[in-house]
Amino acid sequence: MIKDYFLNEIETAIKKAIKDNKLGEMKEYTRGSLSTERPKNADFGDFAINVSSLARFARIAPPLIAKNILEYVEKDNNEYSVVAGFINFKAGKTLLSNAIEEIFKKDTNYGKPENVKTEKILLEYISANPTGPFHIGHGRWAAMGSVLANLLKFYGHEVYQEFYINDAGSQIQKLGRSLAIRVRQELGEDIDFPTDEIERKNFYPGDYLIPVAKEFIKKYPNEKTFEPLSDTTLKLLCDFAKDYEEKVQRDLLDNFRVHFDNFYSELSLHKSGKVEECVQKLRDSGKIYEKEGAEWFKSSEYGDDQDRVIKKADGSNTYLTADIAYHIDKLERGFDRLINIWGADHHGYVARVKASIEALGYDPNKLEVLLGQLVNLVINGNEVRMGKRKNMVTLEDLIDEVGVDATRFWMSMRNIDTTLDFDIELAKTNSDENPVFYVQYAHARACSILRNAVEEKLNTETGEKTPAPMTKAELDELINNYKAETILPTLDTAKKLILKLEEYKSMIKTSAETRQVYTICRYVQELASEFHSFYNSNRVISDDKEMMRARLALVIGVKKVLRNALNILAVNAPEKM
RNA sequence: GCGUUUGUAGCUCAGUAGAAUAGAGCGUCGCCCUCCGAAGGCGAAGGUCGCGGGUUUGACUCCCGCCAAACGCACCA
Repeated sequence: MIKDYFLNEIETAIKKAIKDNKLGEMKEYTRGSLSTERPKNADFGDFAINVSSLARFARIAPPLIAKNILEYVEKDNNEYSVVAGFINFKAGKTLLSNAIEEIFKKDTNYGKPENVKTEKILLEYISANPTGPFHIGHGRWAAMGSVLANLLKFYGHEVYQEFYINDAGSQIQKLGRSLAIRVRQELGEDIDFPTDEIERKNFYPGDYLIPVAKEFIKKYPNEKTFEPLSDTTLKLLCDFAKDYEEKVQRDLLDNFRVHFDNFYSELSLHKSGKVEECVQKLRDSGKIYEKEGAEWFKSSEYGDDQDRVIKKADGSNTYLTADIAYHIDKLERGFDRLINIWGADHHGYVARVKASIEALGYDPNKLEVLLGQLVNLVINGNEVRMGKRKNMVTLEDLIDEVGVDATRFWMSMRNIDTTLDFDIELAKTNSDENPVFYVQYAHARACSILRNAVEEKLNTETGEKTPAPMTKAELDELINNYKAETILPTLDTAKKLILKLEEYKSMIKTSAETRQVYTICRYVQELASEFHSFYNSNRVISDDKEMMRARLALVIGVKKVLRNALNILAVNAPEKM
């Protein structure tokens, strides 16, 4: 990376300067103490290093420090300058042309970091109840989770994506009883869900169970014992509804380009005895006590703000109990790191799950929980609160409305810490107001230029054909045997674009290391913007063959980098729009 | 009351690790197609970085207090 090259040159020069006693009282320098930054004003340079922080060791003024360091720098064809305590740097033709060459050489692997520590990661996200369709909030975790998985894999990690199915709790009972009512309605009974608000909470009154009821009747035409509801019938209803909803969820995920390696059933965790095993281990190690008929886990000994019930007075488990077992199971499967994406409404759970991991002898730092703020829908400029019952817009509705590409992009484009305003109208527009189209348009435009480069042109008035600016073979030669010096003719007018293409590498690295996928969305918009700007001020196809080849190389570079980035986002990079 | 997160231009958001004039997009206003996709570009206006202290040579950034918003604070999942 250019900024690392620059930093390395300066650090090497500092060591040499110290040896010659040119940095006052400074006797040693440890690498990494300084860092590069982007000058606010581009006139200063492409990158800058502020050496003021060395002043207290050297005991001489920052400008003099900078000046003295500069005397030891191998400048090659790069430009260095000193302003106050800053050493400014402008990349020369070698670095810039090599940067473009690297895109051609590495192609789909361009930007993959080298010499980084990689891990075996289990990434858990969405993990919804199989009790109904996904809502918009799930869409954010789905998009961000799958993008993060793609990103971490590209970085070099081994990533295993898992969806935890909450198929064991009372929610499933609620689902089964709700289906019973829908079935009875379908069979002609005059019956409805309770109108009393509190009683109604024991049901899922949404319309989505109506088609499920119809299917149920087809499969079990002789099933009539709904009143009173027998245990066997209830189980039949529960299983049927659960399987049905799971299938609906999985089909939608598939369509949304979200692909899990495993769906982990909470029920299987209970059946395997792993839940009881964990509870017993906690009892054995004295981390459990009885109070008011329930068993409590001393999570407060491990940083939680209070102890938590792990066995209810009626002997059943809490949700936490299973979750503890689940996380222990993940660790026992040998993962170096567990990353969970949870809604911010679950933040209270982080401390207790970490506490349980520690109490059971594992390293709680292996668990990294990314808490995501929720999603607001904006329709015609008005915020629509995602209430649990009213105004419930499903993820499927949203995708039908705005498309997979726009939904994925919008759901990924904001910092996970901020609530996301999803503007449906904006996500649908085909103009620069919509960042997805803006970026896709840049890609399509690049493709279009490449098509024009090898196509003969027909003059509609005269009917004459002008030969293609270059042959297909010449274009292939340009791509397959790319030479670094190809772009030199356009270096001056395209520097910003080249630097932006080069920045892809550091963007990917920090994005993966900070788990912030929105930076990819931002980057892709910035690159598109630089490209549009370049396009407007530089004619690509022209009679000047060398200039044309230079600019075509950049167009190809932009196309490759945009495609790589969009691949990580799993958003289409269209050839035409 | 306690905890987590957020407060930056009219709107939606960036701002890496504390530094040189606070950055984008949208919106508003003005300009640019006989020429590769104008679904684009160029420019202008627009800011007491929620408020008040503190640390520092230097704070949007770190610390403390306050104000506002969202979400939690179950023997629910």
